[in-house]
Amino acid sequence: MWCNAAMGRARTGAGPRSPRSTITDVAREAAVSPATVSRVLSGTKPVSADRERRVRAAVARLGYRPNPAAQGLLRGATHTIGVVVPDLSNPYFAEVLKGVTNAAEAADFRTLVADTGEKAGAEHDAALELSRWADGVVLCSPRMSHWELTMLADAVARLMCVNRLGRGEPVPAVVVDFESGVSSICRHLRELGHRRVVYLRGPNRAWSERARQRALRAASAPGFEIVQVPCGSSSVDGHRAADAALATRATAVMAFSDYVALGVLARLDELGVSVPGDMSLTGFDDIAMSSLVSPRLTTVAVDKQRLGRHAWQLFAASAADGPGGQVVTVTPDLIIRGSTAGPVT
Amino acid sequence: MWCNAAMGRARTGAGPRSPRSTITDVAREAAVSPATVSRVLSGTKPVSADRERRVRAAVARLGYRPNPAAQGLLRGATHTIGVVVPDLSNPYFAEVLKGVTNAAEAADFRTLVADTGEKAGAEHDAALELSRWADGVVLCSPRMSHWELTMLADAVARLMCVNRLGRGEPVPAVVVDFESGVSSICRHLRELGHRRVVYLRGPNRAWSERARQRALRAASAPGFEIVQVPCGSSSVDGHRAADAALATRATAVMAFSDYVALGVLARLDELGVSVPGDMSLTGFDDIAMSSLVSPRLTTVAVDKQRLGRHAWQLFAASAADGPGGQVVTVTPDLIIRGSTAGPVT
DNA sequence: CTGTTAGCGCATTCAC
DNA sequence: GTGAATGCGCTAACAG
Repeated sequence: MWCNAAMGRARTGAGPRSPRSTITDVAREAAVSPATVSRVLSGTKPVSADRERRVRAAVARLGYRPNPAAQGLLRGATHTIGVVVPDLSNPYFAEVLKGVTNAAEAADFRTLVADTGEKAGAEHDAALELSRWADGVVLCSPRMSHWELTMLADAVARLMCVNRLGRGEPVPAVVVDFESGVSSICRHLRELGHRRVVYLRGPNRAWSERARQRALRAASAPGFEIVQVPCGSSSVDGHRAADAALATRATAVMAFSDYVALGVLARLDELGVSVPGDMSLTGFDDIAMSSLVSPRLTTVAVDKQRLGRHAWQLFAASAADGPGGQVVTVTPDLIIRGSTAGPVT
Repeated sequence: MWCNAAMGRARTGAGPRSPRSTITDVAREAAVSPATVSRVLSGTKPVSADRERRVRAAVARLGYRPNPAAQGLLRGATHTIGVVVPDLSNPYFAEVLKGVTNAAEAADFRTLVADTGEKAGAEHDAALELSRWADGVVLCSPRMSHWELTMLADAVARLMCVNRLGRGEPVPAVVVDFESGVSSICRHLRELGHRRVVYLRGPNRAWSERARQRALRAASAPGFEIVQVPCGSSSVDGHRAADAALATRATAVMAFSDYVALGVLARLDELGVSVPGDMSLTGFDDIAMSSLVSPRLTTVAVDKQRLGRHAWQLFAASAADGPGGQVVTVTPDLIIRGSTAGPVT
């Protein structure tokens, strides 16, 4: 439905503020040299009060703002950080991105974003592409192979990961302590009396999934059986996998994440399965929605924006070829809410 | 909690792929002139098969990729589009951003994002800042004043709005037909027999809120009373405003958006108010969560990613100082689900 | 303090 | 076809 709002784009206002004025224009306008203009703007070298005033006036009059591409070319840095996420629709990644963006903004950096649509194969190229522009690249929960990550670390100077640890490659990373989180959930469920629970698996290629597996293996015991069902990372996946979970005759469902758990909850509701009456349910991450649904979700709280901020700090710390692969571990807290209870016996 | 993953960042792999090679390096390596390298890469002018092979080999060997800042400087365009959103935590904006990003990516454009944290005062500067880098800027639901928008349109060559129409300024925009959507909801509620409903207001400065007000005024009639309560645009706002809504003794709550409605729903649940038994509830936008909660939300479906794609198209169409302020209107569809029913009498 | 010079990496003229 | 020269806008060296 196209309408035309008439009126060709006419400059409305007063200023003959041309599309883009250069430093030379300003210099001419202020009757000084370009270098002086640059000095005034950057404040690096002292300039006489008189000239400074003229320059500032000219800058204001022309609406001049330096061309960052030119500055970047000269400095060899663009003041830009890139972020690669698997899926912006996932509130988890949206929050991490927000964390990076806010931190970057505070440091006068721009944020470039790429959404790979959960396609592991696209991550490597997206990161490489962003790295051309950006001074550094943050990889959020990359699903790429170990080998690809190694290649990438080789090609991208300042690469950071969120929720992904390499094996050998010293890529700075901020990771959630998934093992601790999953252990807490298992302990909670076991203490409630559950003896057989089902775990809905996340993406196989996600490092965080492998970390969860380790915790699951450790928690699994004769009196506490954990069966697994493939699922995915979105609420749609959870919705789909709920039936299979039910079929396992477990008394509790541990979802890969809150986002997944919400899908499960919806499906259980459709099926008339009461939570936590007939079935307990847990998530992971504590996204905003989890405390808005009924029953509120028992989960493990991760400060997602904080992950983004940490990633930024790793970037900042990596300046000047810093100390190399630092790892920040964030320990999440179990939040017991209404979606878990003892099993019916 | 800082650990150190040891091992300084050592180049792992084979390639002596230096941090960054220039076109000159490639030229030297291939024993040709920089111009030839450029021609091979851009494919603009024919090059002898032999030289082409040598150049490609050198490019691969050095892992050369042209510096976009330099290209941008030369071409006067950066192949980058900027997006300003009020809040990335809001699933609505995350989706719009995703729409822009995906469309941009397909056209080999990067996406720069700025989150203004719902601070109307920050929008103007954020957009201006992004415009230095980007070839165009998309403003999502800007809350800025008319005057600021006018200024901005004057300063930013290719400015697009989502969900905001100016008055005079011919800023290309893609907008949801809020009046139609709100009318549908009102009609639905009236047909169910509601005679007194409460509307939870969004941000006063949002254009979409003013559009809703127009529809509300039109729908209001002797037999259909609409009272209003200030609220906001987030689920937290909705949660907070629910009590006031209840106090109006209306039989239905129309929330500004789904995101708000989810907060309301949570609060009503806490209060033991049954939906739709004791109170009907409607949203706007149809975000993913709305069909996952119980009861599923009656709302008006907007294709958010499509808004982003349209914004991209407006950008693409604005090339070469196109036809000026185009307006695309997207008409949303009423989706009747479980959160609405007739009032108890 | 200030102006002039040079060059960041690249694509695009020109000559050959 | 190809290479040498020019300049995008800016700042860091240099002179003065």
